[in-house]
Amino acid sequence: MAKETFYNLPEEKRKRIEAAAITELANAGYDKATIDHVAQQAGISKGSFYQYFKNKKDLMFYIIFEVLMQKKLAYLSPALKNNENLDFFTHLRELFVAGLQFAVENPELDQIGTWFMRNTSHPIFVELLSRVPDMAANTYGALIQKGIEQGQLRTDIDVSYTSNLITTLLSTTIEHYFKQNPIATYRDSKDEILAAFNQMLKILKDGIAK
Amino acid sequence: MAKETFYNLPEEKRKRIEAAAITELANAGYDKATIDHVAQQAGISKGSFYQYFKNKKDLMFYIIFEVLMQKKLAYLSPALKNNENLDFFTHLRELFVAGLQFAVENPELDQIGTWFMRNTSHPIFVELLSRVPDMAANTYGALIQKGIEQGQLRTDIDVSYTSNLITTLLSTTIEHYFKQNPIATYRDSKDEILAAFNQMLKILKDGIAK
DNA sequence: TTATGATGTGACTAATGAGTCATACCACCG
DNA sequence: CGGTGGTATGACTCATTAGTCACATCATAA
Repeated sequence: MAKETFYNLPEEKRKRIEAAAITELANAGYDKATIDHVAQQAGISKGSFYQYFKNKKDLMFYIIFEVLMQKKLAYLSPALKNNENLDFFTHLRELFVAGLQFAVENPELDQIGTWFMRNTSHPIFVELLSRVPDMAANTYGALIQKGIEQGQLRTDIDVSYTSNLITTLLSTTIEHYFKQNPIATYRDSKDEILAAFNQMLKILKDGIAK
Repeated sequence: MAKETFYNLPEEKRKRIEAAAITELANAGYDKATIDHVAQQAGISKGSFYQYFKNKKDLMFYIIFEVLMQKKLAYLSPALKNNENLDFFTHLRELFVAGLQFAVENPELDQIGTWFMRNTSHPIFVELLSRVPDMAANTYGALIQKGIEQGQLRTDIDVSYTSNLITTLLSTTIEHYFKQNPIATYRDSKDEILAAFNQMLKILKDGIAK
């Protein structure tokens, strides 16, 4: 997970390498990302790269654990606190808004995350799971369980399936939004994004039947 | 789209090559699939392969157009006919059951299709779209439109988004089912599959709220 | 100034994979 | 039998990429 030498680097250079790696991983995905590109984009030599990271996987884990997850957690943690007394859908909305905001303000990191959730059988994801057991497709498991117990959700839904479904729903919505608004920024179109997202929640809550 | 020579081959050999290509493409995905593997698996030389197909892309398009789509259409066409007088959800259920049956009886082809729908920005998908314009994420567009007009669906849903959502929903459900039943066959567990699938339709129709 | 250790470098190796080509094989016809 | 056209072959070329290593450079401290 990144060698000593990497942490000794001046801030500016470290950020440059980080940015290059994130761009490359987001655009190409893990398998097609190349160290040559990262090094070139960061303006360092290939040899230097291997001074900072053990190998490609090492870089990936660094980006996942020390950049993506840290940052995402910063967005989500307010919504994760004080949840006891919230209605299920209100709570979910807060998590979604936080996740959406993260995605909009960090589109490349979000893309890397999406790649991961879509490649759950990839060796590197399997290894990641072994390091962080409670990651899987169970992000919303506890929340759903609580919703059922508190009588806000139907009792006949499958928790694991529904959690999976919500995860997919969120990334589908985000992706769909960006496909229609390729160059949009959150600032420009906060209302539109929230509208797209309200529609999703409404469908999840009450379905599409009249 | 496959050279003359390929069609001149004896049935048995052609099927062997087809099967090898399907297995390779399903397991590795387009980018990681190799011609070496296909040739080896089919028991022909690499040179022969290039006697039959112009290149890797040529093979992919052959499998998509002349195998996958033909076969899938055969499953779906009954559900596509006589749809005028059907209720939206009944019609959708028929399409789903047909799609599910296709997936269960042709898991490798289904995997190739899933790979495609998940890589809609891949150059090869873009090229495919330019050849078959009305493919996109609009599979269910017309159906939804009709559902709205006939008063069976809410009028405030976005057609393109909902179509996209249904597509995702279907493949999420199928994948979720198979992750929990790795070695299941349709024959063994028809009821379980239909249950999983009914749950999905119920959620889509009425949501998860109590 | 010079020695030392840390850091930077890019040519190099080894592996892989797409696509080519000279040659071999084979069936059929005159 | 010999010629002709189609088909089969795998060694080869060329490009790409992960990872290495011998050497260059630089900052600091004696």
